[in-house]
Amino acid sequence: MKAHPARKYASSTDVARLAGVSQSAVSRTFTPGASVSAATRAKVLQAASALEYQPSIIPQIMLSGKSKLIAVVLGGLGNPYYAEFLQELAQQLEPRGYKMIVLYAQSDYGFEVLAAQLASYRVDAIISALAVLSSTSASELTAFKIPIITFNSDERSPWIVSISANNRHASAQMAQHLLARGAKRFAFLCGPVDSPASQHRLAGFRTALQQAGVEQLIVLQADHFTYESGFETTKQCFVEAGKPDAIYCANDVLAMGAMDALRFSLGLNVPKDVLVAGFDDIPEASWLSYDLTTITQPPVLLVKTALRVLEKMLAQPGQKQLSVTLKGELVERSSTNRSSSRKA
Amino acid sequence: MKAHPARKYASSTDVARLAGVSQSAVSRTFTPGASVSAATRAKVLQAASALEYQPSIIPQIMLSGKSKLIAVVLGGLGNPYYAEFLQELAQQLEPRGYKMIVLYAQSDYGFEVLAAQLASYRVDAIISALAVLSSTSASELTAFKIPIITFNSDERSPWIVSISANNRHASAQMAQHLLARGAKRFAFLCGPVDSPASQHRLAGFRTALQQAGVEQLIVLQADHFTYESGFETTKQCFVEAGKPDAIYCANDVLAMGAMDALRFSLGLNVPKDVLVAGFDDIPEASWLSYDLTTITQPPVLLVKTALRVLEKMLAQPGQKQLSVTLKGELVERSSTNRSSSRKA
DNA sequence: CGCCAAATTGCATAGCTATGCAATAATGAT
DNA sequence: ATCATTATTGCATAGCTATGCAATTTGGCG
Repeated sequence: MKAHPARKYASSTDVARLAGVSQSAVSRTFTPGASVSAATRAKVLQAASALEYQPSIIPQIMLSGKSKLIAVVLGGLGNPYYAEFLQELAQQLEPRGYKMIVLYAQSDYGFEVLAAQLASYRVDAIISALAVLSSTSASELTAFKIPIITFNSDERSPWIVSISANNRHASAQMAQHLLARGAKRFAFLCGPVDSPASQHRLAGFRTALQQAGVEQLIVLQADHFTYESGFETTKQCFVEAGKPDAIYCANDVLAMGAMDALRFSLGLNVPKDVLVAGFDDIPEASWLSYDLTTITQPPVLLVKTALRVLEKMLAQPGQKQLSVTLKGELVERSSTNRSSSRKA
Repeated sequence: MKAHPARKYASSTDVARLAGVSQSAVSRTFTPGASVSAATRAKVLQAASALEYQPSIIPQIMLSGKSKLIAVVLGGLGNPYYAEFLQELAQQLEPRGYKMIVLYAQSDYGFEVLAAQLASYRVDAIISALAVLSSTSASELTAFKIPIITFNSDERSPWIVSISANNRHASAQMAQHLLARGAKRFAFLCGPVDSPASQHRLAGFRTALQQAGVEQLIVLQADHFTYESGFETTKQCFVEAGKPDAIYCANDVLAMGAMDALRFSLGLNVPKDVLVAGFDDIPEASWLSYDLTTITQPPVLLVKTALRVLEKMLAQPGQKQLSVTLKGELVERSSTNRSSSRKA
């Protein structure tokens, strides 16, 4: 018993031979707008169909230097927001003829080799959704002069553009919201220390509280942006933190961990005993068992903005682009509303 | 003000010129195991570094026919299991030197053009995580003779291998578990009609119930594998379905929707009034507000199996491979345990 | 039928790397 | 010092498509 021979794609020359025309004719048949007579076109199409010919994009990449590939680097720390983002990105990239190469980077260890690999595929751009992108990593990525788009990062260069949520302003809004809901003792549940997003959210929250005359703010420190980390941190630190009556969390997954720690480990009621809020508005935030007040950052808008910037960068390589700040909006749900009874 | 010139990668010839050696020498320096003297190597590396040379993989693809690219097709219906799966896939593919091209397919509309695009990038294989893959789509994909791996699909051909959970057996176990927990009136919350996974789970569940002497099984029909669909279906059909006291759902997201409908719309208690179970064991299933009994299907194992099969397919193209069934295990949590008090 | 413009077709080439083969250099043995 | 052996190097080429340019055909029209 013999295995089939390895798959061998038919080339345009093969098709040309079968159709009795030149290779150019084949190429033109598959190039929109090129000059081919109807008769030739028909012969070519028939031969192509018989050989199951599919033009390769590879030689084009070699000639043009454009691969139509975008690398997407994810952190994969289990934040569902990434999944939404990725899907939206795919949908908006598709009509523009781009394909995504998706990579996961644990931390930013090994970025040098990562950048090299991406360069070897000649990707047209890199979109990084990492929560943390160190300066050294950024400079490694920038060495090949590939346009890079990051989120909530502080890095800037002609090759790196950052798109950020309006973390400070939205967090200030959240402070006011919690104050209006009668909170007195505030806590902020922070993500990893080196996450700029987390820092900015804390800063905005703290400043707004101070302006309202609240000096005391307890900062809890979670190690990762995960449910488990939110749960454990809250469970272990809530009491010694002085039992705050409102916890604002650096993102939604943390908030959900915090909520469950309050409910099932500390025996408290949300929102009756403690108000809880998050950031991101992941789908799970609207699940009724959590029904979490949070800051929404629509992936559609985020991706649309990212691609607008990206197109500029591709059109004018090396030209310095302005960083962009998106407006986030507060979504009020029952996790911060003592009087509301849940309805459906 | 002038924009920088468009990025132009240095070629091996450029490096060779600068280093005063032949292009071959450059290539050999970057080819492990090739014959280069230490002196030449040093000169090349220095020149390469000066020019920021990174060998392109594109000409290799052209010569070898292998792109080291794997296409991953996702359904993107908001099932968090996909995210886990994708991440695990990335991690196991990385050390083997493969990169992933990720695509989302809404339904299986437009598969023909999708297959063509993937073929034009000369992807080495396609991994489809679509819940639904129609026969026509499959045959379109198979036209280019690219190895395809699907999950929970009934399609078979030398180019398509399916990896399935042991849906029937696991569902039978679930039936026994629910019986043991004292359930009397059973319901199954079905996913989209054309999903084989959903059908098999229903079949296994029903058969096991019948063998235990339970003839009555209410089947609820959700339109999509989503929280919202699970919620709405349960809300609208629970009463007229005769108020079952146990609902087994085709997957976890459906189950969570069902739970919240029972709790917040119908005012019932889970597990006191109704037992609820799901399938997949997504991370959210262990979040304490749900704490859902389910069938686990570790992504690590799933991906490991998929890649083992894939390697065989790549080694022996066109050789018929056996489909694989994985064992799923029941994870018991409090959503089916009336007596347990939640602890943390 | 003849001529000009327009459409179509074919030829030749660029783009970049890995590798077989032949040529050259280095090494080691005697 | 001479020769045999091994290591290194360079040359030339395959792999496939899009496209500028020149050559050819077609079509229109007087």
